[in-house]
Parts: sequence; C-alpha cells; structure tokens
Amino acid sequence: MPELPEVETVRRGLSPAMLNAVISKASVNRPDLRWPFPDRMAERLTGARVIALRRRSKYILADLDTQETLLVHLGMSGRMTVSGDPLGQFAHTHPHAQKHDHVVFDMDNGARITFNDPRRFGAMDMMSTDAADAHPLLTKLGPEPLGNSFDDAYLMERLSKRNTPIKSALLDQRIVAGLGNIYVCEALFRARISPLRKARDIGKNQVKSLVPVIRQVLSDAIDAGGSSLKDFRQADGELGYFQHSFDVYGREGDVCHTPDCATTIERITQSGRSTFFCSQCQR
DNA sequence: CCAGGAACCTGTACGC
DNA sequence: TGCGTACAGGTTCCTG
Repeated sequence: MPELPEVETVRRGLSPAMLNAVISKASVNRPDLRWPFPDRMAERLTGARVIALRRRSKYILADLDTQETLLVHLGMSGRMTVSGDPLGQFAHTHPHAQKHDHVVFDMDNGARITFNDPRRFGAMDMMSTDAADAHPLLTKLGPEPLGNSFDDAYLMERLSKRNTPIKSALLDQRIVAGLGNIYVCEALFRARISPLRKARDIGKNQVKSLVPVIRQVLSDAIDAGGSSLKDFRQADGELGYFQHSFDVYGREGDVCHTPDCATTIERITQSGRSTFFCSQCQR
C-alpha cells in the first residue's frame, strides 16, 4: 500500500503519539519481517525517547535519545496504527490484538502504536543515528522527488542512459526515491507520456514537464492523505481520499478523464507489474 | 554495469 | 461452500 505520500501520511499521523514520548514497552512478537529484527530490538527500544520522526523515500526514521535510530519500511502491506489517548483526557482503550500485529509500542503518554503486516515484506532495523545515512538500505537511493536536487537537468541525465521503458526507470529508486506503481502511472498520464517509451528517448521538453508533474501528483496525494488524517488515530497510511481521484490506476476499461477523449484506459504488464494508461493521450 | 524475471508472503476477488 | 488462479501499493537477488 505505501508509496511516498502514504508513508509521509503515516509519519505525520505518528508524530502526535510518538514525538517526544518514551517507548515504555516494545513488544516484538516474531523474530523477523523480511529480514531478522536487529539484535535485542525490544530492549534497545524500551525506555528510549523519540526525539525526531523523519522520512527518507519510503522509510520512516525515528531518532531516539539513545543515539540510535529506528528504521521502518512498510513493504506492501504494512500499517502502523495509533490507538489510545496521548493527551490523557480519556480512559486508555486499545483494540484487541489482530493477526499479524508483529510489533507494538506502548508509549508513556498512553498511546499504542501497532505495526501490522500480513505479507511481511516490511522491515525494521536499528543503527547509530550518526551513521543513519550510511545504512545499506538508504545509500543507493536517488534524490527525494520533492527536494531541490530533483530537477530536469538531473532527470534528463539519468534517463538518457537507460534503455528501459520510462515506466520502469521511474520505478527505479536509484533514479528517484519514493515513486511506486500508482504514482508513476498517474504522473505519466499527467505528463502525457506513454509508459512504453524508452527512457532515453524522452525529449528534453517532456522531461521538463515530468518533474513538476511528479511533484504535483505526490503533493496532491499527501494533501489528500492529510485531509483523511482526521485525528491521531488514523495513522494507517490508507490511500486516503486520493484513491478516488486516480486518473488511470485501477481504471482498466473505464473512459479516459481527458475532456472529449472517449478512449478507455488500458492495462498492460511491464516487468511483472500492471501499468495503466490512455493510449490516445499518452504518446 | 544494465535489463528482466523470480522470489519473498498472505489475503482477497473471481470463475467454475 | 470449495478450489484453483490471478493479482496486490515493494525491494532484493539472481541470471544472462
């Protein structure tokens, strides 16, 4: 479920419950997700105060006052939900434990954060905060698509060397970090670029339009997620209301959203993943 | 190094 | 109701 906008939504939802609070108890209910949890993870988390909650690409990073950082990836099916009462105004109540609740944090403010991940493609790790940027999962990531270093000169340079479809190139986290299958499809539709085009064949002007389109589609989705974050309890990274405004993703056979375009959205498979597009509008 | 496919794992939707 | 199949928002690993 989570691409950059959903992870950012989760991060924002966790903040009121976790930031500046102490993990009074960490429950680790199995030895691993995609990989084994780090050695003594529960002990290293228990008693630690969260002093910053950051995001890099699709990773959430919680800096602790123990000089360590907790890294979390939600994989395909990971969720982090907040329950309880951080403000201490009401009785603390939590939902019953669910299947696949693999890690649970009880905070000293009464909040409970539950990490649930049926498919277990998610991951958690811990490392020294000083060396967080050097974590193997982070070092090869490309620039943040909403950051300053992601611009058309950079993207042109990276795409010009790739003999793969633009769809695959934009999914490559080494080129730009945070896009996933949904938002690549949506961005290519907005930029009117066919997902089948070779990355190296995308013209300079189209690359120039692609950069702001990528930024906009992600910003729109973050805004939609934010609007669905009614209160601190809804930190589950659902696609929020943005899923109701997809132009192409999941719309196979439906009519294109471009005014006066009667073409129906196609679904094809590219490197094992579904691509949705309008063959009339996207060239 | 590049490109493409399999693998990881569980749940759900759908056709028969 | 049950069974088999396809598919799912991600990423690494292996092969050529």
